[in-house]
Amino acid sequence: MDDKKVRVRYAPSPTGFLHIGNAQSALFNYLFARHFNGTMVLRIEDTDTKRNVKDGEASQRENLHWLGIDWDEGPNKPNPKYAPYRQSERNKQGIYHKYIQELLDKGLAYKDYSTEEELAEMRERQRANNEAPHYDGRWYGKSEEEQKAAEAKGLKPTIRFHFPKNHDYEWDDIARGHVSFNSDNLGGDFIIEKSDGMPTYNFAVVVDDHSMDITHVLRGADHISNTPKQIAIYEALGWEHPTFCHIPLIFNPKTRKKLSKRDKDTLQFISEYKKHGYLHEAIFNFIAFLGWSPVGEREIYSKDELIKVYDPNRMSKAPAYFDQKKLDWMNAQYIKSMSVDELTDRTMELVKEGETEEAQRLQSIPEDQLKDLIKKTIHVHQRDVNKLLEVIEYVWDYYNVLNAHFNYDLIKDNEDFANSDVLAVLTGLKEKLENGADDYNQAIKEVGKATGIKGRGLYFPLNLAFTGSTSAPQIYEIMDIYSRDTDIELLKRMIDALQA
RNA sequence: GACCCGUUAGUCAAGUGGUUAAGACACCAGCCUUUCACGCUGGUAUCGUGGGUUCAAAUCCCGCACGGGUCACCA
Repeated sequence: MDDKKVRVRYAPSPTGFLHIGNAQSALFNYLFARHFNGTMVLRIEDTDTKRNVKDGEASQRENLHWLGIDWDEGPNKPNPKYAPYRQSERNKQGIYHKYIQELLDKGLAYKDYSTEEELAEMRERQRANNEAPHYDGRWYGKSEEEQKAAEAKGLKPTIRFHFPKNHDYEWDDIARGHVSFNSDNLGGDFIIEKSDGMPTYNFAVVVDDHSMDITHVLRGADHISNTPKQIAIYEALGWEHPTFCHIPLIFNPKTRKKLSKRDKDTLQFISEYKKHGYLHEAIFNFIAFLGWSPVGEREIYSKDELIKVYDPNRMSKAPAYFDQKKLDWMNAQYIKSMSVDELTDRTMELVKEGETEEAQRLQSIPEDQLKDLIKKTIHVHQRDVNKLLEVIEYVWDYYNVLNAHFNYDLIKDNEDFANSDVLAVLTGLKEKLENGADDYNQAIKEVGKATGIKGRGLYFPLNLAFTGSTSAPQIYEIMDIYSRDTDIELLKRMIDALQA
């Protein structure tokens, strides 16, 4: 790509947990780094002290790890040349302040003593006049006396970057092509240091990306309009900016807007997918196809294959709508291709973690029995289940089958089935079981032959007897999940109910 | 309101001037199966719209419409 060694970064702010959008951004940076044999950096952008959440960073790391995304440098893997990796720590070291001072000295930045109320009022007035909200530069070029006077009132200044007039900021975006903004349309001089002494995002990223030798910045398209501001800083400091790549946003198909943490109808967080029993391989694969696609028709790719075929020039521009059904399909594909033993282990793990009610209630089952039950259940349901949580639900149903209440009226009131036929099937099978038949499949077939009942007439009653539902997978395999006594008991119950 | 950006089927999408406009999800139909599911086969688009340019346009240009992103002492 470049003669320089590729260095990319994923830089979350720990104000929330890893959601789909974060994951997408992390994933493309990861693919980029691995494809070009570069370095992946994890940087924590925690300059918003008010909004940081306690476990935000830990959650980000944990879920990234689960997804199969790792990094070469970060808070836990510091490279002395670039550490530290948290902006709060970098700020303490004066990294940002040094450059703020430089801009101040060059007259490219200035102090602003406006209060938040004044600024809010200004914006409100502009809105009322149908103007674009912007900072009007009221503190630009003020004298030292005026600053001192404000200081005497106890006001703490912010520091703003001063835009040159009518200056174009442009760049060639890997995903978007050539993009250009004029300095007059950027909302006026913007804050680079808050009154609490913390740098703002648009300033800190520039300093960090530069001082960490980041060569390529891959981030969400919502950052496009931040980019000219950042380029302005690069120029002011005499630095070269990295290559940008703005990844298409992920949209909620319901709201037709950027996926928001507040959208309740879509699972937002990677941790939710994990606890519902989505496989990390499937999530990785799926997210990689949100905003990008390889040449050809294939859609199922392992992580290593994706690293190999990843081509940043194939990033799309249009936003991607999040399609839950397609994810479910993809997850099902992965489930079908995985061994029963592997799936059993993963399901056991889900139960142990107990992140859902369904998983928790299985914890009361002795481990050996549980494992056996899970294995048998997967054997039956591997072909029709989308996620492991469904397996967990089935396991519970099968475990509790004798306590469950089945609605036999489903067949009693159904005109398609003669009561006498149903009874013939049930009693026929019951007798076979009592006489020691072990091949359940064979036994069912024999009952069919003996009674002359076939198809739905044969299986519908059995499905109902053993699962309480009229459609079920291979019924002889489900019979095998239960003990023979349970099987007989279930048949007997239904017979009694129909005769009553 | 201003500035940027996007627009191929319900969804993800391939496609870079000449294709029968790939493929996948979902949906529908059929086949397989003594049920269900899996699987298999088939079906569904005048490429937002109006104008250009060209022998030829989904592909290039312009207008319009629609959609989105951003305009914070959030990142």
